[in-house]
Amino acid sequence: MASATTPKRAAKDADALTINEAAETSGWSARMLRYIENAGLVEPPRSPAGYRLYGPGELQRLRTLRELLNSHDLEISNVGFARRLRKEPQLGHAVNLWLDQTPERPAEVADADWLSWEQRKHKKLLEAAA
Amino acid sequence: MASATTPKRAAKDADALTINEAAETSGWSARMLRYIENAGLVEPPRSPAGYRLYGPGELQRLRTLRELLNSHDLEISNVGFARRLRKEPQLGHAVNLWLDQTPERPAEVADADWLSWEQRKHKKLLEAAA
DNA sequence: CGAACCTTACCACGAACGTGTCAACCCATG
DNA sequence: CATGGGTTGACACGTTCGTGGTAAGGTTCG
Repeated sequence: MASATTPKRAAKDADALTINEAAETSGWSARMLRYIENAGLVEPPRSPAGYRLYGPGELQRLRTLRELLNSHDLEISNVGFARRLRKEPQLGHAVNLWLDQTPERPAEVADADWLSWEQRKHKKLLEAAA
Repeated sequence: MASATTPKRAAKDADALTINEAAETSGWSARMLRYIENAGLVEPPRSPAGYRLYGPGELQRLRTLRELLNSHDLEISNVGFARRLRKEPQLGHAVNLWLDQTPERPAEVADADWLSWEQRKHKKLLEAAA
């Protein structure tokens, strides 16, 4: 009763697609899926033989990634960098400090207390580190 | 008693250097200073004739920018992007949401409570926006 | 006025990014 | 075991980034 309807790849991981299937349903090319993977953005688990297994979570992230990129004007490497900023707190911290040092050109300050918030973060961090 | 010791550019803005002078004292080439400017990282005011005027503040930021870049492994465009993340809260927010959606690979979680902190930020933001 | 310096606008050029494609080799399954 | 698909690695190609250079034209000032 194990092998029946599904021709390829029987009930192995239930809803896990291989790279080409994931490519079709996500809109990215297989090539891009591999590229996105080594950019660290979507890293699917592997089957024992080394096949990439895209589950619902991965597929979701692939779709939202696409939206994210073309709704704002981003590139994959940008998201990769944003990720790096989060994984390396010291980096994010250093960058934010430098940016704080730059007098904001009196443009339209949208969300008033955002900046001051970010800045308080540094103070806290410094005190904690000292 | 106005014109005396200083040969070029008399006591105009006191301590404001022209681009080549700034280049020498900052270590960047004049070309790069222009590049950095239209990357939005250091934008010196202009004389009425359109000459860039680098004051102590700009010079400081140019030096620290250099340190920032080669201490961590950054490029100018990266800092430019970080800047964009701050100036466009909606963008920064969208990116952070997407990253939150990515299950952090159980690597070495350095500063334990950093991530959770960043995530609380979103919650607060969402609640505030709702 | 003329020399020295600034400005913008290009051309160049190697490195990296975003993609495609092809080769060589491993897996799964009828 | 043969065929279809997966895997990595490499070549290719158009773009953008980081730099340098050079040309054409304003400024400053001796």
